[in-house]
Amino acid sequence: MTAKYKPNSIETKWQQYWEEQRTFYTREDSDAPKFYMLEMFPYPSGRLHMGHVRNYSIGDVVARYKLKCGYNVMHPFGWDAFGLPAENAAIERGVHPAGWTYSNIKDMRGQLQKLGLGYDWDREIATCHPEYYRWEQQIFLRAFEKGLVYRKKALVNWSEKMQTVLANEQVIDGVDYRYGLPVVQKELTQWFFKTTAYAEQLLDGIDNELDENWPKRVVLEQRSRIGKSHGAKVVFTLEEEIDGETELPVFTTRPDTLWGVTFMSLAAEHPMALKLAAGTDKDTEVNAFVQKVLAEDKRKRGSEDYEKQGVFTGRYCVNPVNGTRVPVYVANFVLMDYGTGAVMAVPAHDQRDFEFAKKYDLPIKVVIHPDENSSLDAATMESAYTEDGVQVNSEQFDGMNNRDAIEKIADYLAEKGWGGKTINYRLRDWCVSRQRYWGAPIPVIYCDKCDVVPVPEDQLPVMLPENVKFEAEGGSPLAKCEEFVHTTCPKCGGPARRETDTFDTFMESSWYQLRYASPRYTDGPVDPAAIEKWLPVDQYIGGIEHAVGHLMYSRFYHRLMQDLGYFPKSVSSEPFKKLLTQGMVCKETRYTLDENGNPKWHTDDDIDENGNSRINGEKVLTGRVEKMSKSKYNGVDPEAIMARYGVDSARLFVLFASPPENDLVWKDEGVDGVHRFLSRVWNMVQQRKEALVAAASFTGSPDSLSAAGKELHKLTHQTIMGVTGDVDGRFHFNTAIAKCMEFMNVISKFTPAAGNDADASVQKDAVLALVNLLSVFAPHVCEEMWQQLGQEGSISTVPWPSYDEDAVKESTITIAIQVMGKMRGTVEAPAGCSKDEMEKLAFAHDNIQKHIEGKTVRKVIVVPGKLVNIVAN
RNA sequence: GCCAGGGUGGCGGAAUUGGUAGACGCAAGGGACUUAAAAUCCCUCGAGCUAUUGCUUGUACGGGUUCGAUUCCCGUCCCUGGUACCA
Repeated sequence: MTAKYKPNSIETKWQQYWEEQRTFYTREDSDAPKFYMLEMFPYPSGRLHMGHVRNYSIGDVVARYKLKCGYNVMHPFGWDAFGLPAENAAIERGVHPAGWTYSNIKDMRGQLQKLGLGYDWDREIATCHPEYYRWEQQIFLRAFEKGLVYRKKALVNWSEKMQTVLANEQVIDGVDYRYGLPVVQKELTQWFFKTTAYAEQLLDGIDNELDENWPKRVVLEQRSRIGKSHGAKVVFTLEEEIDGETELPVFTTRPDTLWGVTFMSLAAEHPMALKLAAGTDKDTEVNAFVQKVLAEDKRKRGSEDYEKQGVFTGRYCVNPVNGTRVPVYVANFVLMDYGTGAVMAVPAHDQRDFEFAKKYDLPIKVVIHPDENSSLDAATMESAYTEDGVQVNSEQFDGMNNRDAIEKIADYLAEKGWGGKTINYRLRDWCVSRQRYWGAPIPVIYCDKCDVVPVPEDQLPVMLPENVKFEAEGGSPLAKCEEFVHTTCPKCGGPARRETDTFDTFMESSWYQLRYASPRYTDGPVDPAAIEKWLPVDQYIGGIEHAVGHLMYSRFYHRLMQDLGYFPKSVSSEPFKKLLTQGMVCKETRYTLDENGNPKWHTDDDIDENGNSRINGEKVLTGRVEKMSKSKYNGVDPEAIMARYGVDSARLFVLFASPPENDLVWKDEGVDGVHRFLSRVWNMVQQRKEALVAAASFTGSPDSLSAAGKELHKLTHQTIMGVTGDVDGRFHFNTAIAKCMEFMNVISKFTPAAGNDADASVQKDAVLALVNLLSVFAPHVCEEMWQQLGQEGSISTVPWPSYDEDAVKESTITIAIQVMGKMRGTVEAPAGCSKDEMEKLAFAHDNIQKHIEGKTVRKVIVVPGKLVNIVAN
């Protein structure tokens, strides 16, 4: 009788051991090559979910593997600790955000340690700590000095009821999430980073460094967010000077249609919209229209069924190329934050302009014909012609291919001083002001005399005051905190007010990967020497939901800090060298239907043994596989799984069930499966322990082995090769684990030939290799088995096994034989068998003879070591 | 609409360069052990024929290239994600 596999005590034992031995702490004195492994840090919600388990298990495999390969691994962990849930908890339960957050961190840290994840806890950071956010304030001020930060008015979602600004996700169909009352658009002066100044650099970074190493999808989304587009600026002149303005510039990608312009459309937010109408008989109408459009929320304006509307301003402008007078409209579909907020309208060649012209009965003028032989008639057109063609009605450009005309006309504009080629980006500047409490205060003071005054660096950090009240209504707690707001002006010493907005929490997550390199540095946000040593992150892992937001801001911030001189230009300009985006963890949903036919979701525990609901007695139905969520009740608590199967089984399952980038479907039976596998390995080790310990490692020639011994020897090396290939760079942990299972299946059937020491040695090497390979996936049980097998030290620091090139070679190969491309049999042949011999063996095969009988052999294709295909008819 | 990715057994998934489709696991069925059950072990497992060695068919669908296609090309359908008045 041997001891059963009982994971829990083994797991506690080795977690303690790793912590005592500081196994996964970075070695600062090491001269081994560095490897910086990072997973996206979590928001400390208080409880770990399966998505975390998956993300951090994947990262842990990579970190452990790299450590075993001899790298000096840095694998830090921290907390993205500012954010809205803490404030909600404060409002709902009266607990202070700080206390709530720190206690959540404590709980989650405990859970992570129970998962056996190898982190360097000395580097732990929490972004809500003043020693973290003080540097963020400094970076902001230095960027401000350099002109990379500025203030401007921007629209926010404003709730009258709550007297506060809401995030986009707190606004549902124009009403707030809490009371369901209307949310209006309000203009506030807010702080912005000039991310647009880095648009071209961010694109270059993708081209030069990320294209090959980041998932295609992410690269694509980043590119489209930057949205570079080549076009031309065209300056239209106003008929008369209005409020000091004489020009109305537009951006167009189609300067070839310039002669087809029949009107102009301005965004409702365009600074000239109201000014143009002032003094005309359209004044009231335009005012009303602009008011109406501005009141509509962003979501509605972006929706598909939003009706295109516009109104004439009563003014005209002049097309520089032909002096044509065109009416200026205000249109609700023109975006202020793309291009110049003004669009030259060419109804014949743009669908929106076409519909607009039809609706308001504006002229349509064709300037491109499909080709020389076909023409378009403005009077009978049913939609805009947006394809390529030949220029007409365009004076000296007539007859030219429009693609060429785009270039030529842009050059012509430049020559005449009417505009010229230009590049436009979709990327917008980053608004970092948030009207919230639980964030880093923006370090600025407003003085009646001196206007905007940055807080002097030696007065940082601007601490978040603790003594504030949290209420659902009545606005920002910071703005109501008198002792925070009232201050003196650093310039003139007079009374002044502090900025009460805090930073967007993307600010903290934009540079945490830099802070980890020197987490306790007190002379600045980062120690340049540490950055030079550790950056960039060699492997970054996280959710696809951050494909643009976080990853774009971090890339920007990295360059910004580099430009501000925080670390040298010799460091890569990209923070994350390689990126892996892991899929979601999903599970079947279970539900019953209520009297209205709406689903009511159930947890597995709500269901009795007959498949009925314990709540309402109804038959429970199985719904779609969906992302685990609280609302669908299909979540699985990691703690419960760990208690039932052990950590190693939980980890092994999430790694085995599907490749990391795919969504993973959670199945308890699947965990049973991997648990069974670990038990089989465990039992095998228990049963053969004495023989394994007694045997020596295999050193002799394979000739001394039994036939089965030879096979096992070969398979050992093949498995090492295969698993290494799967793990290294490819992250195909599912196939790596499958190979270990196959290996185990062979080992379990193997018995050393009686009296054959070489066989016993090969068995020992096989088991040691298996335990070593598996140790990156299921570390605790492997540590224990390693020790039981009489091995020195911790498997976590034992080198990853290597394989012998000669040992993996097959002595005989199976050759596939086809007739006319169809499989008709296989034959065994010695390795390195010549083409002629292969052909001979193929023809000697009974079944092959049957298939070629009475036919003429036209051709024989021989792929060495693989197959023979006989073409006969 | 546009862009991208995908579609392989009952299920999750393998097949790294065009060369034996379905590794490994789950589920299912059968058997051994047991008084019995659990656990464990062994066997079967794409579909259809067939007496067993065999044959036909099969990687969403329709074509093509090739001695040979899950893999390459063209077209169609469906799914998933991103994006959407971007001038």
